[in-house]
Amino acid sequence: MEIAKTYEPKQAEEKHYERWETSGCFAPEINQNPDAPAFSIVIPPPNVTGSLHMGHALQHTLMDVLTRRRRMQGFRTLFLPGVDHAGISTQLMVTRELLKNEKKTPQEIGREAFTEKVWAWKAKFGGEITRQIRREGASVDWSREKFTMDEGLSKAVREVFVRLYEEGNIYRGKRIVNWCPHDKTVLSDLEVKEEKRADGKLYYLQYPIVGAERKLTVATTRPETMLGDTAVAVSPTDERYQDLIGKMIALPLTNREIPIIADDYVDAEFGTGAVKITPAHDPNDYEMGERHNLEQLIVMNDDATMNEAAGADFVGLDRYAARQKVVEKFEELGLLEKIDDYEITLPVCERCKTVIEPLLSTQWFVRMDEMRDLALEEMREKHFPRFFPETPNEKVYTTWLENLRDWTISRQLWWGHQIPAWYDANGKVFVAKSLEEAAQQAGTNDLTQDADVLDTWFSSALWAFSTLGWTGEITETEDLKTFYPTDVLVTGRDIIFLWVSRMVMTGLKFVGQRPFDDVIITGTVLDKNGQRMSKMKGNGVDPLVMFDKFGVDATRMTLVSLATGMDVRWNEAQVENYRNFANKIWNAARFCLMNSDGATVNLASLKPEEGASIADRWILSRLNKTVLEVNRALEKYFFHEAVQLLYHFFWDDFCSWYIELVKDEITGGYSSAETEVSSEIAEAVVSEQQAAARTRILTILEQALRLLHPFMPFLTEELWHTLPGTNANLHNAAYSKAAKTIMLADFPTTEESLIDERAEAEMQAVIDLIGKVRNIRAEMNIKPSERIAILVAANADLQKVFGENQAQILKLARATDLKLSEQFDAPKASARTALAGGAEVAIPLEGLIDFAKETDRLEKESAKLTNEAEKLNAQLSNENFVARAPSEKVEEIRTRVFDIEQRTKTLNQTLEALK
RNA sequence: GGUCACUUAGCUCAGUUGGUAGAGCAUACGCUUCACACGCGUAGGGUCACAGGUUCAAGUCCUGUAGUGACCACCA
Repeated sequence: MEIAKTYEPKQAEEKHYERWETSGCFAPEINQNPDAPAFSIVIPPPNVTGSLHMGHALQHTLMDVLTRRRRMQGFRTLFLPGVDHAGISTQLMVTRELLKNEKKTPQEIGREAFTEKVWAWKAKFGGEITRQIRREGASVDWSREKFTMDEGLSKAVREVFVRLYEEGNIYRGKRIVNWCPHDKTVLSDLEVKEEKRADGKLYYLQYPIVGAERKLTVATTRPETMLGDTAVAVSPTDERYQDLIGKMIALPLTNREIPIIADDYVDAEFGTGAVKITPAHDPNDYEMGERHNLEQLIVMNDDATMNEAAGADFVGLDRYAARQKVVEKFEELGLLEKIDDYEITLPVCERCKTVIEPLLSTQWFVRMDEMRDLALEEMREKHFPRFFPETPNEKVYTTWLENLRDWTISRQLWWGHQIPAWYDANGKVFVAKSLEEAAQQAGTNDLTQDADVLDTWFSSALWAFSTLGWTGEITETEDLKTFYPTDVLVTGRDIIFLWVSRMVMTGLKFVGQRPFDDVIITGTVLDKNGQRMSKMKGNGVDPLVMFDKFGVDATRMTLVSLATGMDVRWNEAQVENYRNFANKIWNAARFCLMNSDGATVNLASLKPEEGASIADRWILSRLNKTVLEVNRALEKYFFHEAVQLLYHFFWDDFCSWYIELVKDEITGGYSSAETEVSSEIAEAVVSEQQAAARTRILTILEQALRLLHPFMPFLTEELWHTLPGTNANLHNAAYSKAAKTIMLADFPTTEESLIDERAEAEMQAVIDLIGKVRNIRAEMNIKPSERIAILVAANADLQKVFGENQAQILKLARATDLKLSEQFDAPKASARTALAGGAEVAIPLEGLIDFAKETDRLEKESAKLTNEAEKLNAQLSNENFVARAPSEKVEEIRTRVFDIEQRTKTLNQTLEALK
């Protein structure tokens, strides 16, 4: 059988995903074992407006690696996909479209028509992200795909809302909130980001005191808010102002008089020590207003223009225009003391970057105390969730919970879960799961539903159980029973607060069980300059471009190799490297297939027969050790380590050494003169021994493909199907009835008895010998075509090892003759070097050797050894070391010193002989 | 202001009970060696940011300094 010379990923990617999906391989129902343990992961639902970025690709790949491995191990596996309705993003996007296409605003077409447009938009474009997830190879169960606004999930939302309300944990109240004047909605603290502005100003305004000549100067960064001032505060201990406390101020530009109050909040050291108080437009002022019973005067509209309360001169002005006008007027009045430059950090809307206006407003809130305590207790007592990496994430999570404040959940949007609260004609509120129930409570049908919708994260908070069928009415489903709690959550640092903590809290409260066991927090993929990738900067690397350029599998391997939890810079050279690795695998398979006549994958060949060669025992030992370590690494979520192990095993152990060692045996060992012999003739003479060797290498390759499959699903599937003897019998027992696919093959387990340290040491000696000879060849500029003789002096054990591998040594060192003996008498014109175990190798180079060069080479090597020996001897001559270090450590050092001394002695003798 | 992380070969990064510093890329030299030039062979390259400390032994533990970055809080 012959396959192409280079792996072309595209074709395999298209062909296999569709087959996997349509044949039900992703659904847990494929598992026929009623006693199978369950494994489940819910995908963090990407925004319906989103398109795939590197962060997704990284997280999805990690989840898929875990899922595919568990599936192969026979777990009943569910990797559940879904999409988030993403309230603000989606509404903004559709609003923009509407304006562009129909020149209309949402208000003009009305709520109902608008939400219909959004659903239409979703139907048309919302599938983009799910198509991209398919492209990644993610083995998610599409038959269970969920959307946060599905009926079931919406029911869960209403149920949770009503229950929290009935318990008094949801309330409606007037608070200072973060208001985005552009999106015209309230935002939670987590949706507000900060922006440093160097060009800020601090304005010093003089306020005249009633009945006195004296003026009190206040400093502010937002002069326009003075129109809403209802007091000025000073520190109660500030001696400068003692006599003013209780006096009134004639507030300029208004005809109001406001009191001077004393409050501990005020820092006498900052600014002038006097603070203007605007309870309706500043959170701290609001608190102070509450303490002192101050009037709350709202002077702005929801678009940050000034309202009537600001006065006739200002009404209708934008906040910044109003600011300028206030400053001008103060200047006219001679009340502007000064303006200082001041670096300021402003709160901005996470989405539109508009400066947030703190605003007194009536909103819905969740009181988090009870759920917060549930989560903290779970951490204290059961150390859950377990974060990977634990530092700093566990502490970040715990500290945040400890300082948790009420959650603003209402949003002034149309796209989302409308708040299940209705008002009668008198404005009395009825919270219920439906209009009917509200009407029953109210005793009238004349009800109006609250216009607001819930924060997108409210429904996301229920994701771990709402997606498994929990609606509040239905609290037990097969899926919940089987798959809840889920096993592991994989997500980014930025949503520990927004999502992880909230899922924990709602899971504990409403299901009475944690939503997942482990939380893997991935690092951020940065651009090559260490900058965050972002749409605005345009420095993002599109995973789909990588898929096209290097293949999905190569991209996945790159991502997994980066998954240490640290932030990492994207480096395309790495993807290229794994593309090359994919091609290496392809070609190793190609070699095995070209020589597969008379052979078939056969698991029995994974146990060495009586008298098996060192190379065979060695590769089986390496395979079993690799399986052991890969499994260990994945249990600890050390993804990068698993990749390293597999890369090393496949490229170095399997390709560089094993294939080369057994090549002649596999191919029949025809010499170059016989190259023209047609393959048919070669086939005809496959001996039993050769067939066994071919079967063995084929089977080892097959095991390697299984190990690699969770990481490189497409390549491994493509190759697996070409191997003779692969069939559904290789599946895990749970999938014996399913159609042949590597994704259901049993994931390799370790046969510990096959880890053969002796074979590994013996093979290492052979590898070292070949390496030393190759080194001499290169250093002495011996042409590859030049054949040489090798003399080896070694003890009987080593002689036996070298003897058994004579043919391989000759071939790989390009030699014609290998002479083994206890001692040798090499000609003077030889290049020599010492091997481990007191052995020595010599290569007679009559007429080829450059004595000066050889002396130079040996001296360099001798110096290296001397240096090493000195370090070790220094340790041994330290009494404390010998006395206190573990004896096996001391012994180890002694052995090493002995070996080095032997080699040095040999080298020096050689050097002497050269003189 | 608080908390935390990072600083290892030219580059990107590994290095988890403290015990001979690793990989890939890049570089140099040599190879049409019958799976693969997306390849093969060989080589060079690191006082593990700096300063102290603990220890027989420190890239690894502790303290401090410098630089970089993240998050939280505040910012009249």
